[in-house]
Amino acid sequence: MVEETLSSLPGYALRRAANAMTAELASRLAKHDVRIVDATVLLLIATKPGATASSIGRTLDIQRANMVPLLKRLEDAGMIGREPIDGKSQGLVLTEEGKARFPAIRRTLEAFEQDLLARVPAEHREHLLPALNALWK
Amino acid sequence: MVEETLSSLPGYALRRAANAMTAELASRLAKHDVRIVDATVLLLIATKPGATASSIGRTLDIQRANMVPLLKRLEDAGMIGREPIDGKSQGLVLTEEGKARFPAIRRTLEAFEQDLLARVPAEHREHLLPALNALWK
DNA sequence: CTCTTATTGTTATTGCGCATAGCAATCCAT
DNA sequence: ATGGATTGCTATGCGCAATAACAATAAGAG
Repeated sequence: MVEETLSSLPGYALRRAANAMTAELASRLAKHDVRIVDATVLLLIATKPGATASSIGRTLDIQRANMVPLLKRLEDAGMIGREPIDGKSQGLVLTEEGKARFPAIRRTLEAFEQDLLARVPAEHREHLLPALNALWK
Repeated sequence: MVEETLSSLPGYALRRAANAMTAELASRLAKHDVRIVDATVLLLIATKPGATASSIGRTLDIQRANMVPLLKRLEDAGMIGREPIDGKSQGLVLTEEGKARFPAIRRTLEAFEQDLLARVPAEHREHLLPALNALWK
């Protein structure tokens, strides 16, 4: 009865669903010793080698200041490197180790997305992505 | 192109949508000097007066330890009170001030939920809630 | 070409939400 | 009556995000 009150609220359901799925993905990525945000940044760098920290931050809505420890972590892990573009900017690239380790991470991401969709009843499945994108894009 | 990669991922879209909507609701509730979790707890107490901190925590998946500062904040704000049930449990109730202030908070919650749904294109709207609930319930 | 403005990367600090470990008091069921 | 479960609580730490400030550099307007 109380639960019905809550789960009829789309905002509440949205937060709960996001929390549950975030925890699930974080748990799967932990086996590769990366966080969700790490995997997302690696995906962007793999897609667009030479991208700058600022551009990645803009894409993911991460403040420049918060990119610093994030990239340092990936650099310390030996997965990314920096190539000076000019005296101010630096392009981010996957190192050999990063290239070696990323495919498994990408597969984990893709498997997660598939499993997420599989949890949604078929009649609602194709509506999920456009509905969610309408809420933030 | 990079953006397309990301927004075709339901898990990513779920996180972004939840973040955006959470920020929006938090901003609206700030006018009443309450946080989202505060408003949710107030809603539960209003729906079921005399509920215990533990039972509310179970419903919302909030650890007992984290209920303590939360309830203290609501108590310090004069919105809730505690009535001993036995030597161990205490029932939570809205104070007069809580009862006076809660209707406006409830209206803010309801308006938010309506506006959220309004952002979703009509053809996807009715699918959102069942799809989200399938992801965590 | 110069001068102002914008951008980049960074340090430092803060707040929120959530998790864990542990503890004393109390309740409950066998 | 006793052992296990529950309740409320303290203390502490982590992850993510926000803000303010700064030096160095790039880029655009005149």
